[in-house]
Amino acid sequence: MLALAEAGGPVHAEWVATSQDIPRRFCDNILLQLRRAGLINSQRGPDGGYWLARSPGEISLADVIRVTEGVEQAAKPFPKAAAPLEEIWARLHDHEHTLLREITLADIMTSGGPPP
Amino acid sequence: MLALAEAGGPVHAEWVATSQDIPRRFCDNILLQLRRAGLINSQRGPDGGYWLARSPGEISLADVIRVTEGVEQAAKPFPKAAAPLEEIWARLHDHEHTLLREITLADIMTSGGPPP
DNA sequence: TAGATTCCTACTTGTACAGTAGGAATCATA
DNA sequence: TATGATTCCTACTGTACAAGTAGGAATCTA
Repeated sequence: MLALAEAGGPVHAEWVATSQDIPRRFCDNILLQLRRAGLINSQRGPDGGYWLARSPGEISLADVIRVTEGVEQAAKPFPKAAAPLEEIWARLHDHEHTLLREITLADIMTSGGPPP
Repeated sequence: MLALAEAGGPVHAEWVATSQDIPRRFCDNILLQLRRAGLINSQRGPDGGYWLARSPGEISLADVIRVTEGVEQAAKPFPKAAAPLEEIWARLHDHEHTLLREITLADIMTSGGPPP
């Protein structure tokens, strides 16, 4: 989602939507969530737009993903009798999270210049 | 699910259901899936029941999980523009799968004796 | 003031998963 | 061979969550 918000400077939701090939209205909602999470900043009115709150190298994939997941799904209680699985599950998610925290937006930025 | 099927010998679906605290009918369906996947064997009629097709040490968690996931979800095409993410996602699932393949049922068996 | 843009809230829809249900097939035993 | 216990098959329901839609208010530049 953010993948193209690192276009350098401020861009309109309209541009993000078309560049990502998703509906305009839908894009609005996502950008709104990201702003509430503090990952991006915004400015209203003409000449408004969105831009990253921190530099691409300081935003990890974990940061972005956490926005979607409602507080890590509140760690739902295991279905009993599966106690030994709980530890394994924890290990998996631990490693996953560690990896996602190491990778920043800068790592996956390739190209795609922004418009005026 | 199988976690208690390693009760040693053949057991009834009824016993599995109560021991796992899930509805009887629901348990039936799961056991049926597992049998179709070749993970367990079964025998009808009185004195029938279910038992593991291989020894607990030869059944990995990956085997069990694969039964649920419909052919790895058919590798749905990525939403475009997210190409760089594809590699990362692959790495994650690779590691996850590797870990799950190393862990067998024998590793997480603890206790819980079967009935006559 | 006017137009452009973000912002908020709520609604609709599609889909996958958990669970339900009815009965047929099969087998041991008597 | 009849009986009852058990697995087996197919289909349905219900529910939670993500994807997407929608209307209009708030805010800013010019």
